[in-house]
Amino acid sequence: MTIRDVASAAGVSVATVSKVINGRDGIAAATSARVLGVVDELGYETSLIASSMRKSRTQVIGVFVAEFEPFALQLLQGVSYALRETPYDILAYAGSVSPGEHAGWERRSLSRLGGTLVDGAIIVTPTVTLDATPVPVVAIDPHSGPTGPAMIDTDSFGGALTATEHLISLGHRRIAHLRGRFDLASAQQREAGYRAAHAAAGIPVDDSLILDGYYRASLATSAANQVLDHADRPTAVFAANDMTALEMIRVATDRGLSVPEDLSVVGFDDLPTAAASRPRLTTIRQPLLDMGTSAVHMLLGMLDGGASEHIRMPAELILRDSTCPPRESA
Amino acid sequence: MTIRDVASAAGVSVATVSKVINGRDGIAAATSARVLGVVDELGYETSLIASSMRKSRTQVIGVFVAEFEPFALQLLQGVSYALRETPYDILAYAGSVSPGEHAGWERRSLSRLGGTLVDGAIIVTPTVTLDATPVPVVAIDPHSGPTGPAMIDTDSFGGALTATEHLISLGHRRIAHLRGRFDLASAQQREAGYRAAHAAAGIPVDDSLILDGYYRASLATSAANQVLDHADRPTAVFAANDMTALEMIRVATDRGLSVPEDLSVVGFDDLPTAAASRPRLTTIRQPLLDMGTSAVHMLLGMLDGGASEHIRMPAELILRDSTCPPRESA
DNA sequence: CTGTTAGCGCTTTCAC
DNA sequence: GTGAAAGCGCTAACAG
Repeated sequence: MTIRDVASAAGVSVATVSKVINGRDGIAAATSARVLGVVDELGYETSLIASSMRKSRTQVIGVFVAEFEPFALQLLQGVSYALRETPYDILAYAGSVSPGEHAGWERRSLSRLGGTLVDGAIIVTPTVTLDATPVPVVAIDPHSGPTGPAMIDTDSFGGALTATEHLISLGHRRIAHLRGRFDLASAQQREAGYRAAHAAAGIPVDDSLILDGYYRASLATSAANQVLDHADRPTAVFAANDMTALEMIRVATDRGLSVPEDLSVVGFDDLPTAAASRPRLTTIRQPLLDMGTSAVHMLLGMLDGGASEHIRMPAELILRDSTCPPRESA
Repeated sequence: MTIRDVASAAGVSVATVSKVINGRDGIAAATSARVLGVVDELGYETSLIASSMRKSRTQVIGVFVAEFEPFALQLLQGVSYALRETPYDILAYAGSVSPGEHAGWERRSLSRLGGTLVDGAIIVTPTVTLDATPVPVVAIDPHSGPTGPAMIDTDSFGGALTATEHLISLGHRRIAHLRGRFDLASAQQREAGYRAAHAAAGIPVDDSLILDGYYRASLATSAANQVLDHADRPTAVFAANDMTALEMIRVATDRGLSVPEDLSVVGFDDLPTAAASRPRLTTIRQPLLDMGTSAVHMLLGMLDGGASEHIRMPAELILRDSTCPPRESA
């Protein structure tokens, strides 16, 4: 079912069909009607692929992610919501990453789909700087190096500061930190916030309490165990995101510890699961849906010739049930 | 940055570059190495679009949805998980639907991307029967008419039966039903289960208590109000999915009613938000992640020449806090 | 072993 | 008003 089938069925040339479909003028009303009739009858839809090779605008926005996990999915939901009333389609793409070439997946996706298939792209947690992209790009929660101006992130430093202060104000003195993905700015800012809170309270930071969770539950298991195996076990942990916070709780609970009585835990993100877990997770909320819609608005603006900007969203402490004063301070 | 840039930089023809990139043999080791060097240096990535027009296999699986909402997103997460260790990329696509042409969006997506860009597709809640698809397709929670054999759904009838029996066993006699999208088989089966539970208990069904929620919160608001405005107000409601159950609770709460004391509510799906809401929603659990991974396995099997099948997942009652015995039965 | 050629489905000059 | 032809970036015969 190609444009040629339609052309021959309507007794015209493919060029004419193309013009009719794209609403170009210079076509007799009768011809146009006839072609449209055939299109309808045959259920023909122009191939996005083929047309994208000739046209510059496709009316498709790309969302590139490393993987469809809860964090990216929340953003995607926000993007989808913002694009509902626009004529844009959404194409979300997760390129499989061969082991070893994790870094730079977004450049690969962009080269493979950008320039032709999508008019603009939103990239979630890019790992490298994209220079000279084929289409406008806005980055969400980007890597740590120099980045293009179009980006959206959260006040990770402030959020981490608040989270840690909360734990300190509860009376905790030995607080572990499950660090995030080293290559992302957000992870570094959260560690900095954690350290700043300690400094402000005059509590020395024990570096052996800072462990890598990489923002992923499966990679945080070992760090979670190390926290609990520590000779001088901490009474609280600030995890750099909810997934690793939840993993920390799971590991602790499996060992017969109770959260928050034996161990207070605070996360970061406020994913839907944070409020659904038992105990409900105290966390720092990032407005992920808003970040998705903001990214869309910025991108649409850029597509319209507007300037790119850096938007930083506020982070807010959501008090729930996974923190309490430490036992020994009673 | 095209294959021609690479070719001229390496001093060979584009055909040679193509062969090197695709690992075809019949290329001198030296040439191959030189080309690969240039590719690496230039950061060239072959355009998925262009190559998909010539190749039959693209190593991309498409997931077509009407919109990226929580239900589809859970499935997508399952799909992504199942595809992690495979060489397949995932392309999730939501075509914008002009008002009035909602039905058949999946046919449009499939024509626009299928056959060339994706090797196979998973379609979430398709609205029409797809015959003669260009690539293998598996449908999740399909429409009500005759459907292809490759599909995955949940035991909606059994789940609805269980949900309604739960309400009846609590002592409820006037139970409203917020029906789902009429065109989907699941919605009809849930209504049937609701009716069957009444029949089994010898309770007549009051048809004025069956209202349309269309599976969407925004479309269920009016039905939720009607439930509460009913002259003989029901003491419980079984909503066909979680989103509308949550909307029912919101509307009731806004009116000063308390759930479950004044109104018991049970949903269907068990989305992450179901456990996160206050009160936590009692609901029928559909294993959405599993459904996503099962769809992948079935599709991969079909791509391998395997047969398509119909998999029906079990539905399970998850007791939480949004149901209790009715006031008057105390 | 390598290059030339054709063509995937479509849109776009440019003739007629 | 309409069609023929070129070409988007790439791959697959087929020559050389």
